[in-house]
Amino acid sequence: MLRVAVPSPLRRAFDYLPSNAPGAVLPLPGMRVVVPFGRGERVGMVVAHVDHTHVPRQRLKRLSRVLDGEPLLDAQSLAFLRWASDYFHHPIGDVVLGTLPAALRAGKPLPAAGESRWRLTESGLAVASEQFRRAPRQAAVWELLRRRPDGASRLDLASLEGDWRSALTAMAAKGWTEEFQTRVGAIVQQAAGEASLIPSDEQLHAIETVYAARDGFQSFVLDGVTGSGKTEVYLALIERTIALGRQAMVLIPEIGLTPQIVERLRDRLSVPMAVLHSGLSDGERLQAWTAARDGRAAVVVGTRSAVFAPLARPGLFVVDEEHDASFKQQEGFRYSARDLTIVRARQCGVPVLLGSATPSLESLNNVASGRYQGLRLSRRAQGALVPQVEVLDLRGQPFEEGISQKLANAMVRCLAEDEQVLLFVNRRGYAPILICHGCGWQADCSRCDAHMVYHRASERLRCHHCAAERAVPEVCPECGEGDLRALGLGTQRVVDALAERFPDARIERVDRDSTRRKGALQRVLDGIHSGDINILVGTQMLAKGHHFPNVTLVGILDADGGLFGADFRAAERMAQLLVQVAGRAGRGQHPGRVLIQTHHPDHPLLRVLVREGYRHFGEAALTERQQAALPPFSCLALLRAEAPQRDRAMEFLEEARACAVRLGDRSVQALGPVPAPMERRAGRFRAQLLLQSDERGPLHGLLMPWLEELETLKSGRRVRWSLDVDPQEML
DNA sequence: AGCACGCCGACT
DNA sequence: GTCGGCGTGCTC
Repeated sequence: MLRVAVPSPLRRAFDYLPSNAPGAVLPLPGMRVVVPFGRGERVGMVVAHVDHTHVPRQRLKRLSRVLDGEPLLDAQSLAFLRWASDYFHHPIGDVVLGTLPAALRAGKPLPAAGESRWRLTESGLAVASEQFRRAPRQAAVWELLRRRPDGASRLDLASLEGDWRSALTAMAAKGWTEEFQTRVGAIVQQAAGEASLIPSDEQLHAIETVYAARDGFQSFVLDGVTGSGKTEVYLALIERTIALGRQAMVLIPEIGLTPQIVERLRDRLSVPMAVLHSGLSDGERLQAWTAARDGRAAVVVGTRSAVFAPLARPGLFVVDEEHDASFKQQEGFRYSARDLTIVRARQCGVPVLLGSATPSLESLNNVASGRYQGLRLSRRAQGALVPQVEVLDLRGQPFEEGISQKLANAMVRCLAEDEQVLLFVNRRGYAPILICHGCGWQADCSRCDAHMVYHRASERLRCHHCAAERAVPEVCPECGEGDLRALGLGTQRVVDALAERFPDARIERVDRDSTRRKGALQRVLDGIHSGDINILVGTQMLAKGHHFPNVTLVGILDADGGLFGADFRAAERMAQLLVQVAGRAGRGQHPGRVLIQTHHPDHPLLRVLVREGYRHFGEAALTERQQAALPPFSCLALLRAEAPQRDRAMEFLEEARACAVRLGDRSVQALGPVPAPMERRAGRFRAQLLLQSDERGPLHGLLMPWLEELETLKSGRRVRWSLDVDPQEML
C-alpha cells in the first residue's frame, strides 16, 4: 500500500492501493499522484510504502494515476518535511503539498531540465558602457552577461531588479546578445566573482572554523556588530562551498524591499543563484525551486519558506539576521524557519551559520551551553565609529509633540551640519486616540478591543487590527459637542509637527501607509542617500536592512512600550531594535548618536543595554528568563481558540486543559485559559491556554495524544483553534 | 477545510 | 407544500 500526503486539515496521511491498470508502475516516495478523496480527486504525494494499515480493506481506494516519472523530493527532503509536520503538528498533506510551487501543487508537470541561456555576442562585448546611459536595465543585463562567459540563465537574470526581459529583447534586436540551449550539468560552476576583500583576523578565523567543519553537522553563531563584515564571511564560505561542488542556502528576513544582501551575493558570485521570496510570480517560483532541486542553482537565497526548497547537494546553510521575528510563520503552519534550518543541516550533515548583530536569547544560550559554537566579529570595518547611545529622561521635561527639548536641540545642531536625522515612532497614523473633550467619548472599533487610529491625511478613523474604517465624525456622537481631540502620537503627527518646527527641512515618512505604492520606499531611500531628505520619520520598518551613512542622529521617541509590553519577549525585541537602529547611524566619517526617550530611565535592562552593550543585556535577560522559567529555559506550546461568543472559546479551552492535565505528567503545567491580550479582534473573542514544561520530552510527548482528543471534543467544533509550538508572540 | 446529509422555520 | 438555515459526520 501507498501512504499518501493529501492536502487537507487532517493530521494524518492516507493509505491507497496501487493502480491496477495494465502497465501501471508503483510510484516511489516523493512522486505525485492523483487520488480519489471524499467525492473528488486531489493531487497528493507518496510519502512511504507500507505493509500495514489501520483502514479496513474494503474502504481502501486505488490511486487514479501517477504524475511523475521520478521523485520530486528525495528521501532526505521527505524526512525533513515529515519532521517539520510532526514537530509543529501541522497536517502532513498541507506541509508537503503546501511547500511545493503552485504549478506542481496543481499537478502540472515538472519543467524539463534543459534551459535557455543568454550571452553577449562579439559586437555586444564591444559595446561601450556610455551607450547605456539612458538604459539602466540594459546596462545591468550587459554587466551581468559580461561576467558570465558561459551564459546567464533565466535564474541569473531574474535576480536583477526590474524588467530584464524587455531589456534583453532590445539588446538581442541590436545583435548584442544571443540565446542558446544547455543541458543540466553542462555548465562548469566556478565562484570567481569580484575580488574578495582581504578578511580581517576575526573574519578569517570565522571562515576557517566553519570551513574546517564542512563535512559534518555543527551550528555556529556569527555574532558581529553592524558593519563588522558578516556578509564577507558568508561570501567566503559560500565560495568555498561551491568550490566543493555543493550548494549553499541563505535565509534572509522578510522585508519590503529585496535586501541588499541579494545584490551583494549576485555581484560577488559568478554562479547561478535562485532567489525565493513572497514577491515572485508562480512561474518565477517554479523556476527557482526547480533550479535548487536539480542543482543548477549553486546558491539559493530566500525568505523563510525557502527552507523547504529541495537541494541536490546541500553543503552549507546560513540564516542572516537570525533574531528576526519574520522567520516564524504566524498563521497556518506555524513553523520557525531558523529552527528548521538547524534540523535540516543536522539531517544533511553539514554546518549551519546563524548570523546577527543581536543574536536571539535562544542562540546566546546555545552558545553559552556549548551546543552552538560562537564566532565573534567585534570590530567595525574600515574604522567606522561606534555610535554613542544616551537615554533621555522624559520625566518633568518640557515636551512638545513627542519631542523633548534635548532631542530638539540635538536635531537643530545636526541639521545645521547638513547631516540627517532618523526618528522612530512605534505607531503609524496621526494619533492613536480620538476623544471628546466634552464627555469623554472615544472612537473605538466596534469589532475589536481597540481604539481607532485617526488618520489626518484622509480624515478617517481606522482600526489597525481589522479592516474597519470610517469617516471622522463632525461632532461627538455621544454628546453632540464639537470638541474632538487627538491624543497620542503617530508618524503623521510627528511629521506635521516637525514641518512647523523645521520649515526649511525636507521631511519624509516611512511606514506601511506611506510605502503602500510600489516604488515609494525606494524613492525615499534614494532621497536619503542623495541627501535630499533631512529628516526621516518612520516605524520599525526602518530598522531593517537599510544603511544611512549620513544619518548622524537617531531618536527613539518612546521606548517605554518595549519595556513593559505584554509579551515576555518585549524587552529582547526592544534591545534588538535599539542596537539595529544604532547600527544604521554614523557609518561615514561622522560618529552617530542615538537618543532614547523614556519615562523609565532606570529600567534595569535598558540600563545594562545602554551602559554595557547587547552582550551584557543578553546575560541579564537570560537570568530573568531562567528565574521565571521562560524559554529558552522551558518550552512552551500555546493553544489558541477564537469564536464569535466569548464563552465558547473559554469552554473549549477549559476542556482542553482537563485533557492535558489527565494526559500529562507533573512536569507539564497548564496555565490558563485566559483571554488573549486583545480579547476581541475582528468581531471574534480570543483566548489561549499555555502548556509549559522545563523539559522538551514530556511536553512534546503529550501533544500528539492531546491533539487527537481535542479533535473529538464537541466544544471544539464551534471554535476556530490552533496549536502554536514554540510560540514567538503570545498575542 | 469542503461537502454531504438531515431535520425544523417563513415563503412563492 | 418546499427552499434553506447550520449542526453533525466523513474524507484512505
